[in-house]
Amino acid sequence: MVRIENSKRTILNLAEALLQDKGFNGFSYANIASELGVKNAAIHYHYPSKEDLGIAVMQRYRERFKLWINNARVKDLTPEAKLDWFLNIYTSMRADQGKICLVGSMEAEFNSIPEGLQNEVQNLHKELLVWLQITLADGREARVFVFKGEPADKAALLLSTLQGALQMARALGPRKFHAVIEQIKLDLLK
Amino acid sequence: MVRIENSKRTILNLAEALLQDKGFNGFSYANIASELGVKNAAIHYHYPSKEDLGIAVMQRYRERFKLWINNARVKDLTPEAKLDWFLNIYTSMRADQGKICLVGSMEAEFNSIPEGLQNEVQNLHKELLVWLQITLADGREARVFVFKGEPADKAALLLSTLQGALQMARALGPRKFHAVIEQIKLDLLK
DNA sequence: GTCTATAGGGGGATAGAC
DNA sequence: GTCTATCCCCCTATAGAC
Repeated sequence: MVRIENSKRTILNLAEALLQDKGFNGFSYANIASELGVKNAAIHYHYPSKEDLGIAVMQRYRERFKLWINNARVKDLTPEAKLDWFLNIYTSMRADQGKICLVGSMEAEFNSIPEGLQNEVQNLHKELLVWLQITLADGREARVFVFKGEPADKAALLLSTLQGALQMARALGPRKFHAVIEQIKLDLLK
Repeated sequence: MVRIENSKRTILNLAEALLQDKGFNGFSYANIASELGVKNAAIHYHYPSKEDLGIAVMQRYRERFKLWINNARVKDLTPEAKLDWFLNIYTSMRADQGKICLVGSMEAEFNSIPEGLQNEVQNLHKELLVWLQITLADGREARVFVFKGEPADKAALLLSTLQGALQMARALGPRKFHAVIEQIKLDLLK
C-alpha cells in the first residue's frame, strides 16, 4: 500500500523500483496494482501497454539526469566532486538497497524487451557516457584524474564497472561493491 | 532445428545460449523444444522444472571453468597470457555474438529467479573471482601488472567491468566493448 | 479514474499412451 | 524418450458500468 497524491506519478515510481529490482520480464501490472491498492485495469488506464510504462520510466529518468547535471549544484562542482556525486548515486541509491541501474537491468534483458524500450536504453546509456567523458577529460586537464587513453573509452570502462558491480552486490553483498568503488578511486585519482 | 546426438546435452546447450541471450525470465521450454524439434513435454522429461534446468546449466559451466583453469594449456601460461585468454573468452564467445555472461544475466534478474539458481550464481561468481585474484597477484609479483590496492578488489573491479561491458555491447555495439578491453589493458599493464 | 468482467494467450507442469 | 492431451495459473489487455 502506498500513499496516493498522484496515481500516475506513483505508478511510475513503483515501476521504476520494480525495474531495478526484478527486471522488465520479472514484474507485472499486478505487482504495481496491489502495492498501489487498486486493480490491474487502473494501471492500464494510465499506461495502456507495458511497453508504454517502461518507456515512460526511462524518459522520466533521462529528464531527471539532465536536470541534475545542468543544475548549479552539480554543474559548478570540481571534476573530483562531480565524480563523488556520481559514485554516491550508485552507492546509496542502488547498491545499499539491492537495486541495480535501469540501464544494466534492461541491457541484460535487451533481447527480450520491446523495441521502443531498447531505444530508450540506448539513449540513456549514451547520455550518461557523454557526461562522464567530459567530466573525466576536465579532471585530467585539471590534473586530479590520471589515466591513459581516451576519455570516451575510460568513461565506457567506468560505467561498465559500476553497472557490473551493482549486479555483483546482489549476489555477494554491498561490501564488495564498496570495495570496487575504492578500487576505482585508486585507479583514477593521483 | 538442431542435430541430436544426445538430447540432454543439446537441451543444456540451447538453454545456456538462451540464458545468455534472453535471460531466465525471457526464455521458455517452448523455445528449446521448437529449436530441438520436439515437444514441450520432452524437455520436462529431462529437466522436470525450469529451476532444475537453470541449475544444470550453471553446474556444467562451473565444471567447465574448473577444467579449463586446471588444464595445462591454461595453468602453465604466464599471468599476462592467462589474462589474454580470459579476456578473449568475453570478446569472441560473448560480445561478438551479442551474448552476455551467465553471471551477469542472472544477477540482473537475481530477485526474480528461484533460490537454488541464486546459489549457483553466487558460487560461480566466487570461483571466477578467486581465479582472477590469484592471476592478478601473480602478475603483479612478476611485474607485468601494475595496480594499487588488493588483488581481491582489483579482481572484483575487473570482473564487474567485463560483465557491464558485455551488456553495454548489446545497446551500443561490439566496438564499444573492444574499446573497454583496450582500456583495461592500458590501466593494468606496465 | 477506478471498478468488474472477461477475453486471449503463454507459461510451467503432469498423466498416460506409444 | 517422445508424444498427445490437459490442467491451472498468471499475464497483458480491453469493454463497459459506475
